[in-house]
Amino acid sequence: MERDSPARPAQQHEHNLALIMRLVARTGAVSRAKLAHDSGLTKSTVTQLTGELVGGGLLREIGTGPARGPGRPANLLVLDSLGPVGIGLQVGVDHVAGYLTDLTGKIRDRALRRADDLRGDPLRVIKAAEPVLRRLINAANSTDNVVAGVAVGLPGRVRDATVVRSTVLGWSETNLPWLLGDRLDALGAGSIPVTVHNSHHLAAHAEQWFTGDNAEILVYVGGEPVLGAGILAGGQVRGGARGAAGELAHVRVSFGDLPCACGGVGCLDTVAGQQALSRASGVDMPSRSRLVGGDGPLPALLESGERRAVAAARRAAEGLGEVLGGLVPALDPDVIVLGGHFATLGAPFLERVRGELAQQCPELGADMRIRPSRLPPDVVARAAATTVTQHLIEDPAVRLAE
Amino acid sequence: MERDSPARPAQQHEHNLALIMRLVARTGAVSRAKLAHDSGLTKSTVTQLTGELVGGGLLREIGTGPARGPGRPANLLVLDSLGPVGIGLQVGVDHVAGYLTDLTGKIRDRALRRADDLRGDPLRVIKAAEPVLRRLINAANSTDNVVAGVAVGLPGRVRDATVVRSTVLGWSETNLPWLLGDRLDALGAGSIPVTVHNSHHLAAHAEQWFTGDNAEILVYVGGEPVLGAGILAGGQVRGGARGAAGELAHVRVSFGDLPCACGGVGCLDTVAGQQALSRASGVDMPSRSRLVGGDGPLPALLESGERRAVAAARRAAEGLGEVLGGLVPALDPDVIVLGGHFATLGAPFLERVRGELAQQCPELGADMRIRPSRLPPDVVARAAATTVTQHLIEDPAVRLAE
DNA sequence: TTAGATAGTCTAGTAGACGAACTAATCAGG
DNA sequence: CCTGATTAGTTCGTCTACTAGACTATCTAA
Repeated sequence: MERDSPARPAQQHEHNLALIMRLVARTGAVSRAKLAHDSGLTKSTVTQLTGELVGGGLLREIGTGPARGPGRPANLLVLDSLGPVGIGLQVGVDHVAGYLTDLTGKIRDRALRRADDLRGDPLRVIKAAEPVLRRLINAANSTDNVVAGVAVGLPGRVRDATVVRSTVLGWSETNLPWLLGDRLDALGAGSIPVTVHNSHHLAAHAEQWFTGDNAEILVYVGGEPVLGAGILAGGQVRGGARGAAGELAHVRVSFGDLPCACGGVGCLDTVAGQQALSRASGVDMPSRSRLVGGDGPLPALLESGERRAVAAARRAAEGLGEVLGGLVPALDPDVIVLGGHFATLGAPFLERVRGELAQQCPELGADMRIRPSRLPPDVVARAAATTVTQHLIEDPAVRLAE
Repeated sequence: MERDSPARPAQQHEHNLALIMRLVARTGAVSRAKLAHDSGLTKSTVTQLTGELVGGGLLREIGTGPARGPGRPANLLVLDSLGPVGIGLQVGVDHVAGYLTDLTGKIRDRALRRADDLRGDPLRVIKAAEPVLRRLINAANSTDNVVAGVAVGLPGRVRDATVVRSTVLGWSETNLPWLLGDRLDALGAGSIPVTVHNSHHLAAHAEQWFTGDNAEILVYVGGEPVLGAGILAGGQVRGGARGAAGELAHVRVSFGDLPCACGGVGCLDTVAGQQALSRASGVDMPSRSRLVGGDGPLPALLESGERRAVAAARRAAEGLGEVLGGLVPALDPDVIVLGGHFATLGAPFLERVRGELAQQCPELGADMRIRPSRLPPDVVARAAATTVTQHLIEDPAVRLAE
């Protein structure tokens, strides 16, 4: 509930609707009786609330479950897979990936559009997104699911979920929701709300949502297309004053000596970035993203112990460890998740990061939980779609009002 | 309201009581009519709510204000300065400072107890705190203010507001509320709830509370007795998984070459810590804290341009800038506040920190708001006391229930 | 003195949660 | 197959706390 607005019976009701939705999302198929017990509400109130949610197409009754023990068997409730769905788009330099997920979190459809180079005019992205959107909207229509929203993840700064600044894409002050909303209208999808998010921030949320990692403070570091991070504190991404939180690419590394595209020298990106790593290990630089081009030859080279690759990975781990060494004492996170290309570099890479971290801050670093992300490279699209459905779960009242 | 608990009429009521308290705290003397307008509640509800709060000794009517314009003059309400008060203690290596503040935020009394060395046995601190507590409790009694709680700020890790680990004081797993609660009982003060907090975290809150800096993300870096930080995100300090968030003292600085007490080499504390700075500038090392010993000779030396002092300060600024350079891109704060001894080093010091920061991260660092703290060295005690009264304002219902 | 304006109280009405009594459906035992 | 025990879910009357609008109170200005 809004802190500075008055609480009325209606707000009370909204809170309890959301509480029921969250419990069903967490528990899966569940009876009203259990909901009453878990929520602390009475059976009669739960009957009332679930009635509204079922009527609003957010919950569904799936009949009586198998009776174990005496007593009337329960009428189980689940999140309605026929209810509203969310579309998520992941915009990269060379691709647009899309996910369609329903309330239960199930992936209903996926789509991928490759492209040579989407930088420059935002209309290129809009154009590449069009077939993806068309397919996902058709998929939603074919099962009569209403699309509740479209969320976009992209490499760039986002403020107020609208204004954008992206060095990677070469955009600034781009009102993507406006542009995309127009196109959605043109596709005959009606007026669907569009939001925009930073991809690393979404990837951080993904680690929480899709792996059940209930860390109070979670630091995600990913690498595609540029190195960046998302910090989750209290279950929320902290985007920063300018939406720039997590931009670790250009933090200086003590032993860094290479010039960076940003004009500086020795940025973390020149040591641990995907391109830098490829170049340093003598691999033909794949200009393609991991999503489009696969994991590349680096993991195999590392596995085989190829010398230049190992040295490059070591350097990257030390750089990453050094930067994390400055971050860990400040934030004291529960866990650090390494995603993007870092997740493909294997256990020795992780151990070296941990080693460097332990050297930087022995107390906290030594037993810090550091784990690779096990989520696929297009997880940002899935996370974006999930922001839409998650919002329905957290605030079901707005949907019931239609 | 708790996210996972049901909303009942009682919660609704609690929310609205808190809303009224916050508005009065923000606005000062205010009429019921204006409260109704500002809160969005109706006049009748405000009458009901303020009635309870006045009856519970949290608000007080101060008669009709000067009538400007036609109409019945307003009966103004204020936070009740005769209501519950909070006691805050600031525990340092060589002192215990105490503040007594009332609901309005007014400082009702202060006390300071110097000591040679409070490290080691926690009972030393308890003993040093006793005269301070006695005086503050007497001050509260003399005006019939009830002491609603005692909050303690100390250099160390705090979890769940109870367990403590402090390298500075040489404590570990100390249940200070338990020890102090006993002593309060012995002082005849009855059973007063005691909480414990990290001093840097409190200092960060102080910058928000006492200067009205409504930053979404605020980074406070202080230096006494050890260098440390507090990070405010969304109006709350994020304490970290182990309560260790903000422990920047032992982050490595690239050019650091001195051994540190922690066993490492080149920690920020060896470059920018209070003792390191004194030693490097050739000043007789004051083992006394700034609170007990004053600002020391360093500011004057810097002012006069003394060479070693200037060089030492420059080194400190560069170290601080380097560490902040790793933090700023991760957090994208609205403002960085430099407190403790950093606040005494003058504008050139600040500018050098900014310069280093701008070099580390040109985009964000160049126009980052960096300001010195203007709060006194015993502000941690005041902030601790304020946590008590702030809690009364944020959750008045518990007090009304008595 | 009176009209107009603003402050605050009073009373009836309403939304929504609670609680107890009730219906529903199943198991276990005779 | 009936009966009592057990659990699921609904109905209906009660209670809390906010709303709305009438009403009272107290001021200024004409």
